[in-house]
Amino acid sequence: MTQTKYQKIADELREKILAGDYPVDTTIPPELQLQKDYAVSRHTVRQAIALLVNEGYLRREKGSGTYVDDRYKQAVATHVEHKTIGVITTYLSDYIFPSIIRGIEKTLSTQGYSLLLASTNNDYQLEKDCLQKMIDYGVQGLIVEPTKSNQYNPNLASYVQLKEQGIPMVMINAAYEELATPYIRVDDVQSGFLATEYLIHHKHRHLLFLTKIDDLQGKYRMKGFIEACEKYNLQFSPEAILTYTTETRKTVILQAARQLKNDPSITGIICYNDQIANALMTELITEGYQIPQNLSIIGNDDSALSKTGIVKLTTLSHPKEKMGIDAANWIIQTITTQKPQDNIIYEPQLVERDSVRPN
Amino acid sequence: MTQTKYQKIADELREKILAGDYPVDTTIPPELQLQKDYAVSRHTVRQAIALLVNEGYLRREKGSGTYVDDRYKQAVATHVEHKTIGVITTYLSDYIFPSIIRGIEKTLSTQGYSLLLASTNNDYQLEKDCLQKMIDYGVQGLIVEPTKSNQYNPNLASYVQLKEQGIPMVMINAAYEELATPYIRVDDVQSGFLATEYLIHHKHRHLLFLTKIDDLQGKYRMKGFIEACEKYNLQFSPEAILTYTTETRKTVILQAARQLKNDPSITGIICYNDQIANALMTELITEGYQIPQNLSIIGNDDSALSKTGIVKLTTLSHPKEKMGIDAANWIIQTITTQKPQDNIIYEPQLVERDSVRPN
DNA sequence: TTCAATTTGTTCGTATGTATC
DNA sequence: GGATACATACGAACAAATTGA
Repeated sequence: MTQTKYQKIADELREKILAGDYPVDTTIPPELQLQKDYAVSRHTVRQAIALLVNEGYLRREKGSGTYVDDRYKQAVATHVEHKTIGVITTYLSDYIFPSIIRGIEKTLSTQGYSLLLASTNNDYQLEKDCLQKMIDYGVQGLIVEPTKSNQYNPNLASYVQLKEQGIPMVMINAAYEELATPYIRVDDVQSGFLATEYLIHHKHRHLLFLTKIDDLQGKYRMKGFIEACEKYNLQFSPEAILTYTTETRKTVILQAARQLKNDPSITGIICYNDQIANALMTELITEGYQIPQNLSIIGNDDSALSKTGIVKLTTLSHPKEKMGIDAANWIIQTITTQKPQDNIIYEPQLVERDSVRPN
Repeated sequence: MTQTKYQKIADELREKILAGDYPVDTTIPPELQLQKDYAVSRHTVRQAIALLVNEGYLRREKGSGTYVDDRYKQAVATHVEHKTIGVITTYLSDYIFPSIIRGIEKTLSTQGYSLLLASTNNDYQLEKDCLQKMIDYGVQGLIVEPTKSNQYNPNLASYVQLKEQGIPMVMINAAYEELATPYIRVDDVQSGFLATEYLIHHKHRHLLFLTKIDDLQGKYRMKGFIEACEKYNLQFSPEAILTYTTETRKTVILQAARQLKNDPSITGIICYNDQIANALMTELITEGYQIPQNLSIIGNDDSALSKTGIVKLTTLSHPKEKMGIDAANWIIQTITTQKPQDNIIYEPQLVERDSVRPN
């Protein structure tokens, strides 16, 4: 109601343009004419036109006239909010990641979102680059699998920047303990516990625990191992826990084989995941061990790898695709409601196959 | 040199803002002051300010003053060309696709490009949506695995639009014959030929060929099958070729089993790919067939599936990750040189495993 | 709370310059 | 060249919002 004259004139002209009264690339009446039509000063007419020029409806040509333009369409087009979610994982094509990504993609695309994908190869520098790219891009949300979650992460600044810009983020599989970020993950303490308990129930008293220590999953699974040992009054020596990192995952296999030779009383091995379990099993079989007859192995994540080896691995479940679906829905919900959803923790289940000697 | 007064004033003010003389969120001198400073009319001052407001350097507040703003930075930021490549595949997490995508992602990210990912689930409508999203997004290039490449594609209009907008595109695995688009693919005629020839060399005279017919790979592989039969003077009945589509891939297994019962002379089966070969093999083994003792099967694509079954599949090689790397480099090269690169055709090789009876 | 000074916003009027057709 | 149309520039008045005494 408190409309000014020039706004009113601009509105009327805009209406006429949109209605098609003034087609694109034709002139509108000259300033003098409009001045008379609306009974205002020339300056007012010019202000109205300036507004429409700015909005992209008109284009002035000195000496010629004021033409109808359609730049406003472009302006609208580029202003369309690209509904894009960034996804950063450590790896892409290996192991359980394709399933997770599939779940994310499926869910996002049915809700009209796009997926911007990057992987860090478990390398800090790459993680930083990925994050920066995502921020620059203007993604509406981020799903991140943290790189080396158990080590001090030099990219915390980038994560803080995300938070400050109000870009929702959820972490999957693990979460940096230094940051209070929402997460969606498996209860890894429980999975370590269940694996250990299962072996104990299968009469194993001397165990070897092989875990990755640069991410939190490995640390939590180890915690579960220790809890189970305590509950069942199992004593274990420091040598019973072998740790490795992304960089040393190849040598740890030989280390484990040596440890088995040194201590023949060991009859059960709990592995960080199916990948290392599979690699270890292959090595041990070539060295003459019989699995599960004289050695039991248990993996984790119920990946395709647990079914490909010579002996099918007993392992623990991982939601995989469901985790992807949940993560995508979490982000979409958080974007639409503007408040972070609850964390999700999955309880792992034992998947019995052939790598543990039956009772 | 033909600078107007208001432009000159605007330039000076902009300089001072950029130099830090007027920090962000502080006021610049009021109009009256500037009027005196520059010895011009208020109107001229206002024009200069209007210009800078438009550019995002200033922000006016009625009754308060004109403040320095930094919206111009955003304008620059959103104008940064996001180097993004769109990737559309039929499937994401299955089969050989994770490896292809990994190759693409790895290559793109080292060259500073981002990857926008979508999958069509081999569905036209989804393909259309994906394409439109990519176009709207303003990707710099596209890598597409065509959906149902052997059928008339209702989305050709979208592909033509891409071409008109000068967005480089390369197709992988197959290419729509109606469109003269560049492609990177395996020589599928040759792979069909090699598979057939291999069985013939292994004394198989009665063959069954099981192929997917909604994409071109299936058609080409069938062509290779026919060529091999002709070369070695093998007669085959129309029943020797069983075709299926994405929708009928489950029933075709039973169809093939029936066909084997009807014609016990068949001793060799050539499958479209490892996926169908694996499914068929599992079914036939449960029905009592012995592979390779009384039945030989050959797959295609050298996927992980060829190594997971009870019997390891003899198959044909597929570049997978290398295809992804090549596709990414193709697109980057085409973007930088502004002219489409050459097509790439890979020659498949036989990968001998255990599913064909040795001579 | 009120009020006056300050500052930007709107609108009028007028004159001259310059590009296009 | 002349008519037309937009561009620049000056001057003046009042309105509306903000700020601080």
